[in-house]
Amino acid sequence: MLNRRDYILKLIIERFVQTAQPVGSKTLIENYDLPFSSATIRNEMQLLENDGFLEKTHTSSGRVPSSRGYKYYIENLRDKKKNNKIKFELQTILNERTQTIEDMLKESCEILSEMTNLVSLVLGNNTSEETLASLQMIPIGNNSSTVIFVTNRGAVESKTFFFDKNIKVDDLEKCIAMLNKRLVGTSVSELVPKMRLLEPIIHDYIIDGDVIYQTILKTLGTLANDKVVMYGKEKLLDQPEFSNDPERIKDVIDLFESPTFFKEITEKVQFIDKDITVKIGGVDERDDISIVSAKIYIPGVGENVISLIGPKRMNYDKAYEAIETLVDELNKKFEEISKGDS
Amino acid sequence: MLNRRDYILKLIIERFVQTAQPVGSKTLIENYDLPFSSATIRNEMQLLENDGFLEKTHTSSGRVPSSRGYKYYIENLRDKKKNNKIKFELQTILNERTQTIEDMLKESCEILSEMTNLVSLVLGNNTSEETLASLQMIPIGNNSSTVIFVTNRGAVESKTFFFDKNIKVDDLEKCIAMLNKRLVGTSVSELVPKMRLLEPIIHDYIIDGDVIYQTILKTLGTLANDKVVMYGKEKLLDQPEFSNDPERIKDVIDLFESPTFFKEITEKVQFIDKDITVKIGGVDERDDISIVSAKIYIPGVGENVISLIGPKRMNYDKAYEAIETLVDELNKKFEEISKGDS
DNA sequence: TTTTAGCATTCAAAAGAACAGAGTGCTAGA
DNA sequence: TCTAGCACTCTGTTCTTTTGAATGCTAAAA
Repeated sequence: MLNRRDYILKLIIERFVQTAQPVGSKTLIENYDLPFSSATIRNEMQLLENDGFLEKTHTSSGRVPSSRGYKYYIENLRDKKKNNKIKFELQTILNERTQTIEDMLKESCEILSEMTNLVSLVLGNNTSEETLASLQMIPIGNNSSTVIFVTNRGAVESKTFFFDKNIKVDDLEKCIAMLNKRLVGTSVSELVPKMRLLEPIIHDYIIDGDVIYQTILKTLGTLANDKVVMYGKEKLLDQPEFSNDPERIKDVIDLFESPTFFKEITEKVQFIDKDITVKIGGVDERDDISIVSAKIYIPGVGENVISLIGPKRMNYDKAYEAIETLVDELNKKFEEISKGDS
Repeated sequence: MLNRRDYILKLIIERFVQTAQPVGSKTLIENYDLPFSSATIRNEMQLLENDGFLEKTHTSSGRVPSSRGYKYYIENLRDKKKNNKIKFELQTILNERTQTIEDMLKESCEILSEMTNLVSLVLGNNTSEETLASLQMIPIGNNSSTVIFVTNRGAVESKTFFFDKNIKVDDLEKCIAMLNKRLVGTSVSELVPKMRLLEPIIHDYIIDGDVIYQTILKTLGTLANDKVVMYGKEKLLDQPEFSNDPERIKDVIDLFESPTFFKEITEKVQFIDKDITVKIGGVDERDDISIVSAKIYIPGVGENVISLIGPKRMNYDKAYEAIETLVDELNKKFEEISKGDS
């Protein structure tokens, strides 16, 4: 069904994905016994190169897929048959009734990472709809205390601080209760300015309330940060394109720490299909890393982005399918729960 | 005051710490203009090697300090003059009155890491005295909820879970209130068995209480885990003994993830002085990494271990002094707070 | 017109050779 | 007891050679 040129391109990409070595005409016939000669393949390769689907690393090297080649592969050439193993594994995880959202995402991502050999990532972004749901204080020892903030999306932040002996725990509790009453329901981004306005009132409750005020102010600020979790970082470092070069290993580690990297994921992706996006190379000014990602909506919690990150030479086929399956299964699960028929 | 042999050992160690290159007799003469010849140094080196303080990497290489050499250096040869810069920086941080414990430790460690070029680590260990201080529930959306556990040491754990539509939020809240009443004060290690006993009671509150029961049970288990935070991981990866060899970089990364690694820190250290311990090489079956660590007691929160981790060829001098200063300053700070005269 | 066999050519990577340099140990004399 | 001098050792660098996988092109075969 595929014409000869497409078929050769498909083989080259799949071979390169597997071996990480440039693919030559001879290698191809030796490994796939094709009904034509190496010379024919050479001719086709030349045409594929002219069209920008393949590249050479040097004049007498084999061919390597270009970004355009990968894109064409994903859109037209990849196998779309479902691998039921991923689906089965995910269902097993998700059908445990006693799962928390944290565990569901964690275990799903770990499975995805394991089965695709890619890094998986969950990015929980702050929407403007996130508000403070609760502010509480738990006394710790004689003159220290833990304050806990919870949002209506289930995000939790806590800090422990010391206070002066001459502050009465009673006053402190009343003060926190007051703040709780006044701040609950405030959107996360509005918390800091609102807290500023409340400063004078704090001093009505506690003579020397500055420590308390500053502590709460600081902690409220961190509530607004996006949360990021990654699984299987070592998968990327183990890829041959990185594992042999200390410089590149360091680069990848830096990348994982860099905040711009995560923004890139949700912003500059090249849209492909449904809610799944693929970005081939060009991640954070690097051309050797690709990302497949999808948005999922968790009822009550909000929108999260789940991504698989790997070398540009990743198995897009498998990655795409894995993400697709995860999104399907999660949505199915959440729908089930919302209907209350579990 | 130092005899010649000790003086030469000191120079060799300091030179090696600085350059990461084996030190030869000629290099020593050229860089430190000494009142004797290279031949004399060679003779002394031979004796130092016989005594096990120095080693050779191959027959015609310069000398490298052995573990024993480092130990001798730390105990007898190092400069004990205080570097006031570290002290000053730490005091600046710790004297901000509005600091939380988390921020105090975080910022102190970041400074230590920056000034010593080593990885810093805080290990908060669970004592048997840690008990549950609070168990609460915050509803999130229609049929999901976040449960929050807080211990009397300020440790917080939270999980978000879905529940069936036919469960009334009211019942759930009553159930959590009941659990809160019964579990608060229980030691962390006793929580899981105690929760098991409470299972039947949960079903009195909620018809289908299994999800809730299992969720809480699981989360209680994680409360008992030790908490670990590291700062400046890249410092170790940048050291020349690691940065050139991809295999060793990977090893170090694995080490940072390995749980046995952290246990080792608190357990198998070689005691040196006061509350500060130094382990030279032999960390987690590796001979190229050393650790300087100290226990600190935070009133109300308990005992924590703070460590500096680096290559065996670290500046023990500086590391020791940094940890010592940190412990002193933190203790001073905590004492001040306990007395309430801040 | 399309395919293939054959061949000269290209280039990277591996293997080998030569050499410089930093070091040691030992001996004999100051 | 110290030091100058020298033979020897070993690593790491640089330069050269060899090998092998690949290409592009041409001419003949299908």
